[in-house]
Amino acid sequence: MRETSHELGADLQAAVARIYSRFRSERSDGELGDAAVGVLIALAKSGALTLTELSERARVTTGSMSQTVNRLVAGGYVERDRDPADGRRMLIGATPAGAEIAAAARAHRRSWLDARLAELTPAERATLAEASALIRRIADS
Amino acid sequence: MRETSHELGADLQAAVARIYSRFRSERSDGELGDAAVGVLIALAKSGALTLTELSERARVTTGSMSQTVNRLVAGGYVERDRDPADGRRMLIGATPAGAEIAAAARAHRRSWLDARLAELTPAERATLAEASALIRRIADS
DNA sequence: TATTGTTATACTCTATAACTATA
DNA sequence: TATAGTTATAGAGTATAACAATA
Repeated sequence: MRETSHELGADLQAAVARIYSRFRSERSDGELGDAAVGVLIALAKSGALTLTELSERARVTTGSMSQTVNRLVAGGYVERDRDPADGRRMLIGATPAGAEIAAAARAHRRSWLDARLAELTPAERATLAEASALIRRIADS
Repeated sequence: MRETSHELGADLQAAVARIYSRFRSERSDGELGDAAVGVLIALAKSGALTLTELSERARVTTGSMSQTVNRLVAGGYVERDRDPADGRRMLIGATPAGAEIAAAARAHRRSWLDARLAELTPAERATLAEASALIRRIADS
């Protein structure tokens, strides 16, 4: 198949939208939503981050992120601390409860997907691994 | 590379989340949101659909879809007509204005992605084409 | 002045539950 | 009774604009 579809953009977008919708419907009905769990996962990976850093990673405005952090603080999942080196900055860090939620959410979110991937052939999994890297590259370009 | 990453599930999910977030930030700020445009695109592909069909395709409840259709009706983008064959069913169809929005939204949503895909090698595009089909299969399984 | 962050307001999207109408 | 759809209510997520504090 040397000739790839001229509809690749449409196909890829449709596939992404479809599986993303599936992720949403498969997710556990915990007390926290997508954006809030995304913050906890970012903090688990990188340690404490400023509000601006969090908003850039999620590609939302600082106003939006500040409100997501408000919800997390209210639930006791993160703490805000003023940066001693720059009084304008707030460092947002996960509490033990928040770190626990992040680990559990990552495991649960992937259980459905991992089961599906196990049904594929090794070659198919290799294709998806290469595609994941390509998609990341495109998304971050 | 016979050994694919044991983190494939995490990698794939992260890649999908990342590009989906990018789609969102690249989308035009039209008057209609994602769900509403999704309905118009479904109607453009399939013609008039019932509320239940629309809600199943979007994987949302009929209550949610009814409200999305309300917004589309208010804007003049779709019409509700009672199914003559079954008085319980409503057939939702796009108006000319709705069909126009669907076509424009599809083209615009893809313009950023198509530009990125054009920068890839043919082999990379082939990988993404195969991966798209695999992702669709997983999402619909 | 520029940067960082917060809040008020408003909108989209979604779910649940109670409801009506038709089969 | 079962199916199809609507509405009321509530909550997450987001954006914009106005604002305060710090650099």
